[in-house]
Amino acid sequence: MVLMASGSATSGAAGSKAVVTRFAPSPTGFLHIGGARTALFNWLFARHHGGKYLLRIEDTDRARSTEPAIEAIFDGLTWLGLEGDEAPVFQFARSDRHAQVAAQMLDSGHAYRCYLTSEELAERRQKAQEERRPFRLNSEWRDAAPSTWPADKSYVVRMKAPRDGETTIEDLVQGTVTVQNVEIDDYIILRSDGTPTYMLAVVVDDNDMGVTHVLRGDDHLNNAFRQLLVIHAMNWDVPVYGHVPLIHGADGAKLSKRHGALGVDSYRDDLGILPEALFNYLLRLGWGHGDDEIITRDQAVEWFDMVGVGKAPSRFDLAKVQNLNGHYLREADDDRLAGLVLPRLEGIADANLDLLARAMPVLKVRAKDLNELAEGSAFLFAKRPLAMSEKALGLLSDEARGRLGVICERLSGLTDWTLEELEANLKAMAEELGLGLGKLAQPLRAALTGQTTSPGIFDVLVLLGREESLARIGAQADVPVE
RNA sequence: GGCCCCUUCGUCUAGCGGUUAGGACGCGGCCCUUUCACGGCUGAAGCACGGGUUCGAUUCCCGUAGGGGUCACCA
Repeated sequence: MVLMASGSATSGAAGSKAVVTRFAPSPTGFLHIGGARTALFNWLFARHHGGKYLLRIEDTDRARSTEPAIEAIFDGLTWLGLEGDEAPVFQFARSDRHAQVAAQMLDSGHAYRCYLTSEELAERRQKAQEERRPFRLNSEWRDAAPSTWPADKSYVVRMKAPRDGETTIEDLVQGTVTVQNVEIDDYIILRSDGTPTYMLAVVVDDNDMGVTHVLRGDDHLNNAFRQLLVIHAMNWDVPVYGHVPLIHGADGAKLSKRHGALGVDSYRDDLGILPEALFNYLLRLGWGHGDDEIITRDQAVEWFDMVGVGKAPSRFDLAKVQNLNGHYLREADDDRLAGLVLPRLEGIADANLDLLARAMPVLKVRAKDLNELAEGSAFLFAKRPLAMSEKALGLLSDEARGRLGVICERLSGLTDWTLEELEANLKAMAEELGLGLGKLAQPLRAALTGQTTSPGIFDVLVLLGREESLARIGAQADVPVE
C-alpha cells in the first residue's frame, strides 16, 4: 500500500468519485411519509457533497405499478422541492439490459436456471415449517448440467449464493453489519417469463447510473447482502450503503394507513400543511444537529450528514408537524397564504384575494394549518344575517345589546375609520361607562364575527370596513331609548 | 421461529467515561391581554433491567426483557 501525501487523501470506498444518490420508489401507491424522508435524505446528501441526486421509478412489477401512482410521487416530490437532477429513469424500460446482465452471470456460472415451480417451492417451505427447521432452498438445479435441462419447462434464473464464509457491510448508519453467507438464499433475478426482478434491476441500474451512495430504508438492509452477489459477480464498484431506520406510527406500530401513513398530498390537501414545514419535520425525524429545531433548506444542506442519522426507528408525531407548520405559517408571505386559503373557502370569488391577504397578518398568528386559517377568515365573507355560534349568542345579553346600540351610534359618527381612531374611541367609551374594554369588545366580537374568538377587535372593524361593521353591529343592537 | 438491527422525558432528539442529563413538541402554572393565538417565564416528566470493565458509567462489553426489520417468480 502506498501512503498518500497528506492533504491529498480521500475517504470512503467511493470517496474519489463525485457523489451520486438516488431515490427509487415503486409506483404502487402514493408517496408516503417514509419515502419522502428517504428522498429528502438522498437529496440533502447529494447537495451537501455537491453531487447529483437522481430519480428512478421501480416499475418492474407490471401488475402493481400504476400511472396515477407515478404522478402522485412526482407531484409529492415537486411539492417538497425534491425533483431529480436529471430525467427520471423508468426501470421497466431497461429490462433488456437487466436480462443481458443475467445472461452474463449465467455464462460465468454465478447464476443458474432453476426449474422448480412455485408449487414445489411452497411444498418444501411448508414441510420445513412443519418440521420446525429454517427453510433453505438448496435447489437440485444449482449445479445441473445443461444436458439435463428440460426443454418443455419454464425456469427462473437464480443467483448462486455462497454456502460458507460471511459478508460484512460498512453501513453509514448501521455501522459494521456481518451476515453468515448461508443466510443468503439463491434468490430469483429473472422470472419464468424472463422479466427481471427488483433484486437484479436495482443493482444493474444503480451501477449504470453511477450511484455511489445507496441511502434507503433499513427494510432493505438484508437485501444489500443479496445484491452484493451481483455486484461481485459483475465486478462492479460497491456503493456506500446507508440504511435509515423506518418511521413508525404514533403508537409505535408500523406505519399503515390507519397510523398517519398518508400520502404527502394528504398533508398538503387535507391537513393544510406547508411544504417547508414537512421538510423541516422530516429532516428532524431521525436526524439532529445539536439543539436546532427550525432549520432552513440552506442550513440543512450545509449541516446534513449521515453520521447524524440515528439507528432507532422514530415515531411520527402530528402535533409536532402542526407546531412547525404554525411557525412557517407565521413566516409565510401573505399573498401566498391568501392564494392557498381561498380555494378552501366555499364560493368566495377571486376578487376577495386582496382582502384575504390584508387580513393575513392577524389571521396567521392564530392558525396551525391552512384549514384553521380558512376557518378563521370565514367571518370576513359572512353574509348578513350572521350565523351566531352558541357561545356568541351567550355574549349578547340584553345589557350587551344595549351597549352595542351605544357603540353603533358613536362609531357611525366617526370621521376616520382607522385602527387608531377606533381604538381611541372604544377605549374612551369603556372608560366613560366605567367598564373594562372586554365588556364592549366581546359583544362587539360576537356581533361582527358570530364567534367568540377572532383577531383583535379593532383589526376586525378595519378589515370589515365602516359600512359592513355598522350593519353587523346594528343588526344585533337594541337602539337605546332616548 | 431463523437471521439482522435498535433501546435517553409520552414523542423527536443533544450527549460521544466525570454534566444540577440539555433543547423542542405535548401537558400544568404564571405573565402579556378585548377573545383566541403569538410571545416571555416557569413546573412535572427520561438514561428498560441485570451483570461486568473502570477510581468513576447514560456513555464501553456481555446477558435479559421489550421493540423493529426481513425471510415472495413484491419492491
